[in-house]
Amino acid sequence: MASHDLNDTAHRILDVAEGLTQTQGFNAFSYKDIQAELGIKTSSIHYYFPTKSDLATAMVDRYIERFLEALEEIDQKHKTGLAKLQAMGRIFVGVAAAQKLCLCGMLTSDVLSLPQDGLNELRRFYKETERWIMKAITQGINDGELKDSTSLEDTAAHLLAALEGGMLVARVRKDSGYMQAVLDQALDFLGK
Amino acid sequence: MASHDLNDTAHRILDVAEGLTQTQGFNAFSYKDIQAELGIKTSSIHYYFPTKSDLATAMVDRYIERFLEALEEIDQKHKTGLAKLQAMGRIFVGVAAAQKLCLCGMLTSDVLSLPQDGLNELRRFYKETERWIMKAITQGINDGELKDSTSLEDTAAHLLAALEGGMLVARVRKDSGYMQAVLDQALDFLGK
DNA sequence: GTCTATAGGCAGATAGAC
DNA sequence: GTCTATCTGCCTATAGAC
Repeated sequence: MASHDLNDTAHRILDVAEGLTQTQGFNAFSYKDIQAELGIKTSSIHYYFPTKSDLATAMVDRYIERFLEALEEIDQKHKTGLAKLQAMGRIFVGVAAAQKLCLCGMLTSDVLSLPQDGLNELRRFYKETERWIMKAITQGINDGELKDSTSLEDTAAHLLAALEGGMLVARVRKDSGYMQAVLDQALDFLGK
Repeated sequence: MASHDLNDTAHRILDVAEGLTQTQGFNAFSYKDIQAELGIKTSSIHYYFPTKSDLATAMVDRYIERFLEALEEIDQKHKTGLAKLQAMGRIFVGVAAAQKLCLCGMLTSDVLSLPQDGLNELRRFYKETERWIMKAITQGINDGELKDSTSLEDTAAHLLAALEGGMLVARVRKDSGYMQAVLDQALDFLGK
């Protein structure tokens, strides 16, 4: 079920669920929390998402869809590889500033309580994002902005790991500049 | 309460709780799970750790204590800064290989359901570990192995973020070489 | 589609016997 | 210290009226 099949109420439910997952974790909130925030009864939520697994799947689907769209927009808006990476980094800095975690990063903690499909979705998120990063780095190298990489794949894996980990640590540090510093450092390593 | 005040049973409880937290998350297991694995009734567990918050605190305390001890041992066993960083990295590669997360990384997801003390403990873990990394990098620079850093603090923050994030992504990737690749890449950036 | 009411189970936690 | 028994409350989920 793609996210454009969902109606307004379903989207609002996912909005709240997404926020709660990113701040508290998927196992840490209940349908009652959504009820409280949205003013719609838990039984009505079950009407849209019969089980919490269904909710998880729909939530991740929509998140990944939107994230990959955002990356496409970056591709169109920014010219150079470095500018693209910086724009992507800004997304993560924003998430950290909101005291949140990447939805997929958070779900990775809860992964064992998710349906099998959920694991595949998360894997897809990391794969696709790394692929996009590899493309951007390649372009940066061709642009002459970034230095040649011995292993493009490892370099991309490393950048993503640093961003995911940065958001994690930032939550505890509560230091508003921390995530930006991690990003700058990671991109600095890629420069000439 | 330092961990040397705990008796055998308490330690065995913490062993199980630690494993469950690192694989499933703190909110995802119950006293009943410990009972199942240890053959001791939940009420007896409450005897040692009256509330789950108490359990969390004791668990993190012991984990940090042991981790910092391991870093001290590394300091004694290894001579150069780079060798020390590699030895520390091996700890994290081992955790990832066991399909686990760093205990503190995992708890950082659940941080809002922890007692306030827990947050301070996690902050201490990151601070101390970064401090140790900074020392090792400084030594590596003096040894002539590592290149000079514009900001020692940011470089250390970045390395720790990459390691924490690497373990996160590795859980989903289930690629045994992934974590090692992230580590190698991160250390490569520090080299000359 | 949204509601009220409720089932059935498991969570954290406590009392008190041994 | 470890046990049995039990409390209270919250969770996911369903039935059925409107």
